[in-house]
Amino acid sequence: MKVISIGNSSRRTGVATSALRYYETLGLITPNRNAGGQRRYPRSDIRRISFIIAAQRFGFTLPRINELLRRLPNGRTPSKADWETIGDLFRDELTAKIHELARLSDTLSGCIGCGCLSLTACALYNPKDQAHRHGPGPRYLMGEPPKSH
Amino acid sequence: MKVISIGNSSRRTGVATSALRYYETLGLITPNRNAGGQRRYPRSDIRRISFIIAAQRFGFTLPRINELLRRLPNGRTPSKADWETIGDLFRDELTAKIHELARLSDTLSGCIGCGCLSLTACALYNPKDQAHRHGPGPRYLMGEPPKSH
DNA sequence: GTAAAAATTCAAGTTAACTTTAAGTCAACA
DNA sequence: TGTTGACTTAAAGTTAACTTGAATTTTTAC
Repeated sequence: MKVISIGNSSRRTGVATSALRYYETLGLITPNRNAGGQRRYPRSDIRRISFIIAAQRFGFTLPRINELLRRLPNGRTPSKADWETIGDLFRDELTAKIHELARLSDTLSGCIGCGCLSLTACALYNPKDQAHRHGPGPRYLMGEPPKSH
Repeated sequence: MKVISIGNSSRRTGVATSALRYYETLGLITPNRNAGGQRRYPRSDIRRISFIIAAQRFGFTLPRINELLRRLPNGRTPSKADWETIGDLFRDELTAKIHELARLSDTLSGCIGCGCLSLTACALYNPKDQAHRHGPGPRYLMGEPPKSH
């Protein structure tokens, strides 16, 4: 059993068949067809689909996920190293997101070191180090300067 | 300047006035009104809004964010400890999401320790420890057992 | 005091990411 | 060989999260 029908692909990934067809219209997956015109998914497509739902749960859009997946080789079944490259990109982007939000939070709340959202984001990124380190960088770019509270 | 107009709130947070009104219909924020019926946002609402956009960027829905925000005190301006409680919930849920996805990935790809998505998710959660530790737990719950690749 | 800028509500329109429906075709098995 | 279930396309419908537009009122600046 080397290729998989759309129904079985749906059952394995938990993604509805209608969603799999929709992903295909966006170019996220491009399954083969059998003699009767039915979709046949190679094993590597199952992994693509699980990557799609993973990235989606962290707020990545389908067009952005598509860009990430374009890094995978055409034709050839992706190797471990191929997936690691994508994984690195994914992780880097998520990390950047966390840092951007920590900075945004500092900026918007007009407050550094008060333990609110900034601390949350930094603790998420580096859960081992919850000590109150306050490095250099912009303190507030908009809004009012922090007051005591 | 203790309370802030909708236009200034929008400029400070980067969230459109139409979005702020929409959040209000969902109960995410409940600004006061002045004598003429215009919205006046207290300082603590600016922080609520920045929390909303932060959580959204990680794929949280507005109803879910609303549930988190309901933990903040009514009437009283939220304290540092209040925000820390919410921050902990936020971080815990994100961590749970990462773990669930790592498990889902292991399950769906029918593969553990191959360095693909599972490693990505775990590395994100604990970037300092990228060593290949493979703890106990379910190996595959659906799909086919892993093959050598 | 007046004009412009900013606010108000309500309803309808938009976009992403799908799902549903309709009308059929293909595949598996008794 | 029939019939049931899984599949096909194409088009229209749905939901979340907003945005836009219209008509009106309030606030700000001179």
